[in-house]
Amino acid sequence: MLKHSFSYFCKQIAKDMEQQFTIYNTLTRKKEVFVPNHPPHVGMYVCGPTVYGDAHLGHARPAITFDILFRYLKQLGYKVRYVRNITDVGHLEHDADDGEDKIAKKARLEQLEPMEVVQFYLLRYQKAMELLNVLPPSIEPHASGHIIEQIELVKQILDNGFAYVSKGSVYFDVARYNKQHRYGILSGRNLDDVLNTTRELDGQDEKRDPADFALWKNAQPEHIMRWPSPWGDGFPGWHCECTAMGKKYLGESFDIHGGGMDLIFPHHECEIAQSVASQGHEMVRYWMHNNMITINGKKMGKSLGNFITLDEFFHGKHELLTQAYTPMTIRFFILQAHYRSTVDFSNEALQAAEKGLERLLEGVKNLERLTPSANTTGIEPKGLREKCFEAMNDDLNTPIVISHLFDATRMINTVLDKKATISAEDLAELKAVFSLFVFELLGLTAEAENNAAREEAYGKVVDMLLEQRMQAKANKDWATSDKIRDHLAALGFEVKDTKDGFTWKLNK
RNA sequence: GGUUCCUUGGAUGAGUGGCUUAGUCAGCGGUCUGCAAAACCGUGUACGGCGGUUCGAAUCCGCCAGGAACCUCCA
Repeated sequence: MLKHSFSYFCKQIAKDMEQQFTIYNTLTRKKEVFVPNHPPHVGMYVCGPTVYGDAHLGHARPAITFDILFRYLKQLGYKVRYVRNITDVGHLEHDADDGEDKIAKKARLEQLEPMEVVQFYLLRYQKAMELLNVLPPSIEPHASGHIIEQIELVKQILDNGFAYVSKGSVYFDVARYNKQHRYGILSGRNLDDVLNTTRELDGQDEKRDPADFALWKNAQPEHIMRWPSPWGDGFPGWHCECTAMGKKYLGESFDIHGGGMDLIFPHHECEIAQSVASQGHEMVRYWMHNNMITINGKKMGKSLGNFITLDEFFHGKHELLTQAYTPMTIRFFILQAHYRSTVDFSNEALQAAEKGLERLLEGVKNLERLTPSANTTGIEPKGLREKCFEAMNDDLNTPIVISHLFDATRMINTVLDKKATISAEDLAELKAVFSLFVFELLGLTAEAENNAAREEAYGKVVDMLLEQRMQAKANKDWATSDKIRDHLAALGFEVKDTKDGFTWKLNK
């Protein structure tokens, strides 16, 4: 009896634990209960895009993943400051030392001001995010707008002895840092491995050690993006912006830092090193990383050139696409997999997501058509809210949330078929849970119909009516013929008979 | 070569020691329907291979096979 009670007790504890919000921390490689630094405030920082090209499906993943986190934290009652940066300087091609700035390169190729490139692609990115119903972050800081803060960061690291100046550039002294701290704590690398596997690259002569990374880069005379600094004209290293802007807007220690898994090394590893070297301690408490979207099993990305842009998805304009997919289909597709799993793109998978979403949204519509009965029979709608929260609390398990919503959809349809009944109370709860999870937390929207497709379909209906009128005329059924024409005319359609058929237009 | 992971039914994709069936798409059978569609009901006996731990493993450990990400910019 005692034993039974004890195990029951343990199970209760375990159950209570499940009710807390847990997230997977890349730093500890474990799910941890989320406890904010300064409740009710939560600070989260997510690596945003480098705006030199159109966003592709891969970019939608972190945006949607952390949008869910943002929405959920707010739902839990936190006041969230969500910072997602815009990288518009400092992100080099090829390697961190000798490559060309991505923005500057695009500007040179297209004969534009760098800021023209930034503005153009930033607006397109924001438009795509809006279509995906990704909420705008609290702050979207530009790296180029925070040069002073980045210079300050570099100065602090220099003052603390973890960096050195070389030919107008400043490099982080990884070996020196690694004596006191651990470089590789996030990615699981140790410095010897990094040294053995770092490629021999051009421009390494400025560095004492191949593993060192640039904090500030000296600008060659032809460089157009340049700022004055204590070390001469130049521009900041890529890793600086996140450390500098994270600190500026979220403080020396903040709760969550997110981004794609491919950023763990070197980007986030370097951020940690910069934080520790500048302020003596880590800045971030929970590191969260979304997995990649793959295509034929390989990561979809710029380097492989195997990406499909979001615009191409929305319009079906890509050789690999058999049709267009709405933004909500894309969102639903991504949410049907857990954010830490890879998800493989295919038309089949997207079509399955499209149908599934349709089914779910149809369920939501049907919810409004239900009439409550005296009591609930034949279905078990109780506990849906708890189950959905439990799934969200388990490291944002959206696929499980969705499966619960599908279970509820089946109940709705069963009641609609009059094979079960639902009480007013249960119906109200069901509506509340659907509204909360489908729309507010998962951020799905009942799709605005594609206008062009709709117009075309409506036009064909008019054609069909006029074909019938032709048939009636052929039969000398003038009553039917005139009826069709008069009704169309009343709706604003001007119908003209021609020698061998008809034309019509809508007078507005 | 190093680091970190993954391998689940026709497709996709949850699940980390028993309670449990994930869910979605496709298929098949049925109910309903003038026909169809939708919906609902039923149906698949899946966990890469081999060995080990255990009363019990898809779930833990080892080995093998295959694959991925990162180690250069990538979400």
